[in-house]
Amino acid sequence: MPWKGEKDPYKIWISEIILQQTRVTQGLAYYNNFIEVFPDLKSLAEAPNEAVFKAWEGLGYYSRCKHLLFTARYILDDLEGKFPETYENLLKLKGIGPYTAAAISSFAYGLPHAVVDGNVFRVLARFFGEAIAIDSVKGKELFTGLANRLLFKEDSAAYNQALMDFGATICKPQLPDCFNCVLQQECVAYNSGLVNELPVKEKRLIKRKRFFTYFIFMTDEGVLVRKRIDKDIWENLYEFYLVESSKELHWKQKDIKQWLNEQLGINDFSIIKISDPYTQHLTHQTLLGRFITVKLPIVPASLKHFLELNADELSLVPFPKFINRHLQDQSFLGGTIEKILV
DNA sequence: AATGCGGGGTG
DNA sequence: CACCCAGCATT
Repeated sequence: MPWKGEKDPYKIWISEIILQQTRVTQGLAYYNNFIEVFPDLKSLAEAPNEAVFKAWEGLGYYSRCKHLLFTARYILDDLEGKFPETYENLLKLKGIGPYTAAAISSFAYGLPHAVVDGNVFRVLARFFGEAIAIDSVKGKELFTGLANRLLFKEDSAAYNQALMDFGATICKPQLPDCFNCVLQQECVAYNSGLVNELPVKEKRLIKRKRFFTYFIFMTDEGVLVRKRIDKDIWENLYEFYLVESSKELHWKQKDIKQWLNEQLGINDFSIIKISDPYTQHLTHQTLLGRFITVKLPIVPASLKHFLELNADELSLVPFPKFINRHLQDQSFLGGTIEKILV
């Protein structure tokens, strides 16, 4: 991996933010592209918001990107472009918590701070047969203390890297490779048959369903979009005109006509297409929705606050996967939008 | 302490 | 389908 052995705190930082709750295999391509487009702190800090979010598009957890950009500008403007060099000062930065502060501390500066990520929780919980919940305050304290006592301080970078690699390749969440594990003899979980019971989590995930109908309003000039700014999923990403409902809606021609008339004052339109349903699973929600493409002769007053983007401009703004999947299906991107518009 | 934030891989 | 991933901010 390109970040292994890396000493540049900027690059370490980028890699660690990308890898938060994200598999190495998923984050790798984003990291390489990100470093190519924004090779140093200054280039990131001075980049336009949309360019940075575009580089993050599809990766998820977009607040990471927001905080990354905020922190880049903060370091450049208020810290004279100098990256903090202690755990405590790193921890003060937006988007950097205990894990990332420890990671940058050890990888970039060789400081004696143990990383405690999902891998470390799992390895320690199994090896010591510790059943305290890893998502409780007590559990986090216990494992963080344990990890720091175990830390090989003479080379914290190698130790931290090794423990995470071990968790990712041998002591995996499912089907761990205990047969080939060098710690098998001393592993409490293995010797008591509790490998599959550890680590313990106490919180259960509750998923709610949301129903989206997107109206893709097209004019001769382009497509109407807006930026999502609410404290909700996909903050800072773009979308079309959205109708959200508490249950699935089965739009008929009549319903569409009525909605456009009553809600938006639109009477002159033509319905191009009603898509098949799309679903997407997020951490706490399941999304179900359709896209209704509508051609308008003019932009109505009720939609004046939307941006009217042509195909080129459309490719520059970040969309959630849910929308991009449909755009791909429709070949909106890549120049064919003109055909649809004609 | 509890909640919510994406998207993808795995079994 | 359930679970998890080089976590964190917000309330």
